[in-house]
Amino acid sequence: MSVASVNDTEVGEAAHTGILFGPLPGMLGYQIRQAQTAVFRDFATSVSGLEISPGEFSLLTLIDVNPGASQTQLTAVYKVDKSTLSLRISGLVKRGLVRRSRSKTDRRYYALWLAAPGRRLLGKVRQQVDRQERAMAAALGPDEREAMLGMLERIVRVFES
Amino acid sequence: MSVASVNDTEVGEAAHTGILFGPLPGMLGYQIRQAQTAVFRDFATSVSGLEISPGEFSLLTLIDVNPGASQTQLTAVYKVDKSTLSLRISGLVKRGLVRRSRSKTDRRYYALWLAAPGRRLLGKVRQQVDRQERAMAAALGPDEREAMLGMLERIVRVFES
DNA sequence: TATTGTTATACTCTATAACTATA
DNA sequence: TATAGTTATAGAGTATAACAATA
Repeated sequence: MSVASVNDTEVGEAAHTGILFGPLPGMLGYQIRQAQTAVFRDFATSVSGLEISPGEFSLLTLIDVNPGASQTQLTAVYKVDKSTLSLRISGLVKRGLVRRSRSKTDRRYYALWLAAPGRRLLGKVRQQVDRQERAMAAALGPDEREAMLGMLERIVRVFES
Repeated sequence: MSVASVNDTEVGEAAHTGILFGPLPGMLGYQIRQAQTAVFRDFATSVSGLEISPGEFSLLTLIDVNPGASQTQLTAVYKVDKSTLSLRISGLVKRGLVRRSRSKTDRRYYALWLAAPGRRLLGKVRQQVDRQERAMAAALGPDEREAMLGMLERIVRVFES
């Protein structure tokens, strides 16, 4: 498909119900959304019972890799408002997954760490995420997988300005 | 990157704050989510003032392409609960963007159409979406863009079973 | 009985604004 | 004054369950 044809009113594939998708399947934005929804749905079923969301998995991973980091530092990477992050972290602390203590040098800061149950949970979830990643990798092959990671990063960068 | 390395604890790139991303940047699920967030954010700013969400754009497009379709038919494609779709459609009807009337042959059904203001709005939003698609296409080039659409569709299919 | 659609309700995730405490 | 974090509140988007109307 040429770039120009993005503007055409193409007829998308019909579902088995006879409903047409119109131009949506030819749009990257739409297909990215569909893929993201599929990945989240699979995540939810594969970790059902572990009581964890994709966002919480990211958060636990970031705290694991950055022990001692503060909430404000995390918002630079996990892009939500500090009030939202406060609620998320409070939830993880209440569940015994994360521990925090005020910094000795500047008592405004918290320092965050994974508690042992958090590390255990992260390990279990990581297994499921790795399984999910392998399933996608098998559908693409190593070269396409690597190419796709690069393309997704470039797309993010398109809108950073 | 090999498929096996998905399991490694790779060190992700550091943000300009010194925070590490850990294994996240090497995960398709994570990068798909990042791209989706970036696309939605750009959508929101580019159509700000038009009071429309990405989901409403999809819905208006589907109604445009399938005039006369019922709400139940739409849920086969726009995958939300019928109660959720009822609320969404009610909102579009109240805003004068969509019209509905009971089917003559089976009065349980609604038949949905775009009202004139809905068609006008969809046209404006479509211009912005096309601009967004061209921006992404420019960052990829025609071949990669087409390849990416195919890969995204395959990823959705991985989880359909 | 089954299907279409609505409503009441609740849950999750989010941001804004006002706040406390520390610096 | 400025920064780190919390809380109150509100809005968007979602699903479940009970329901009314129609078949």
